[in-house]
Amino acid sequence: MPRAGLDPAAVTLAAAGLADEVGLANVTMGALAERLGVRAPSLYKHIDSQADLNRRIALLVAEELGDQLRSALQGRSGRDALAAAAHTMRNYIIEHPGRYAATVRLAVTGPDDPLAIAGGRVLESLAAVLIGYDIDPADTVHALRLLRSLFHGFATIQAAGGFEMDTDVDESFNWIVDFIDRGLTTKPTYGRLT
Amino acid sequence: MPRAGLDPAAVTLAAAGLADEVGLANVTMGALAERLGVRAPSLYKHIDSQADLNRRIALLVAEELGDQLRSALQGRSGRDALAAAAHTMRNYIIEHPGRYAATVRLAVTGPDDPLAIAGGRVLESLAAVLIGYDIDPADTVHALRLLRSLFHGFATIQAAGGFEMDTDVDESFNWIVDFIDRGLTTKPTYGRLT
DNA sequence: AGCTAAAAGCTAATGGCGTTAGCCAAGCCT
DNA sequence: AGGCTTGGCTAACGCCATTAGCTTTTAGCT
Repeated sequence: MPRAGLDPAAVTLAAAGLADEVGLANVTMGALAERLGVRAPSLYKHIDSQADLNRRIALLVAEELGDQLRSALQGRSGRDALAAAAHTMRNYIIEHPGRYAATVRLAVTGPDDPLAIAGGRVLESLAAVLIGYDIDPADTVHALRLLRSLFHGFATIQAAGGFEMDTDVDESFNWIVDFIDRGLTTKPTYGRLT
Repeated sequence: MPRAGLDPAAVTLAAAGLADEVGLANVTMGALAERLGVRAPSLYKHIDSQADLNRRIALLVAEELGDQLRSALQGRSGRDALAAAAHTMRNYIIEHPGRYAATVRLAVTGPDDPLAIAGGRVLESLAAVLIGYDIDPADTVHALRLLRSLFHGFATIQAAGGFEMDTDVDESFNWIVDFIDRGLTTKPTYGRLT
């Protein structure tokens, strides 16, 4: 029995890949072990539990998404940056639906949780998009939540096949990006109406 | 052994309630059976499988949400209708996070699938909101997808505790509703840019 | 009212999965 | 070389979904 040279990162990466292929729910310890040329119990030498594995996948996603967003936003601002961020997030989720699913329903344990930190970096990138649209600082949080909710919702619905196919989803996505851009641009003309 | 007087609807309702309390993932056949005063295998006299149960819960959600939306939208239009729809969906998801989770990752089998029909009625209600904002019919699908993605994304993130608590979530939600209302109102001034 | 047959419950059993315990080999550190 | 840590293995347990096959209730028919 030669050694397989595994470590937590390798196991996490393999699990993420498997999740993208067969869906997160089908990432069983047995299937993952088989893919790594190992028996299931051996995995516990590298991860604590399946919940721990999910957590690590989510962390991986936050890091990957954060990196891609930072790259895509280099030198862009305003509408350009918005479109780049939107497409980056959407492409990532479409290419990696399985691992992305690991980020849903996940509670951070505390402020020094690596997951909270990596997640914060993703949010920073989205916040950078907003800098290009001069927005009242008091409203930045709201706009950020708008972007996050919208991207997350759109991508998860599409990943689940929730849109009817009659009308092109890409077209809708571009329309939505336009819509948001227009709203953020013409925004300053208001003041707490509710 | 007296009979428990169960039927598929009662089982589905109990499962939905249990899901809201302990999370959909913890709705085990054993736990559900116990709540109904019955042994686990007896449930199979009413439902085909756990997948079938999930499907039935999702159908229940579509019906409940559809009903609530139709009620809330009675006699409202424009911004009023938008706000009513938004709050109705959000309140429902926050009150029933467990059963709502059953609607995610779910493929409809065909156009006569009851789930497709009930889901269609929910979308009709959202479409009714848009009537108040005269929108180019060609853009209705896009606006519909915007609303759906946004509400779904916001509610699921909040249900998962994904927002930091520093700033009030209700305030953000109202800000977002305002934002969308403004965008839909001032919309007609454009023409296919992408 | 009595009979029958479907429906609804039960126990027992199977197979899969996550996880733990305990054992053995591999390979680094001196 | 020799020992200790590390990473692998097998065996075993418990939980869960599901199936098989039995028994009892109950509704419907005559």
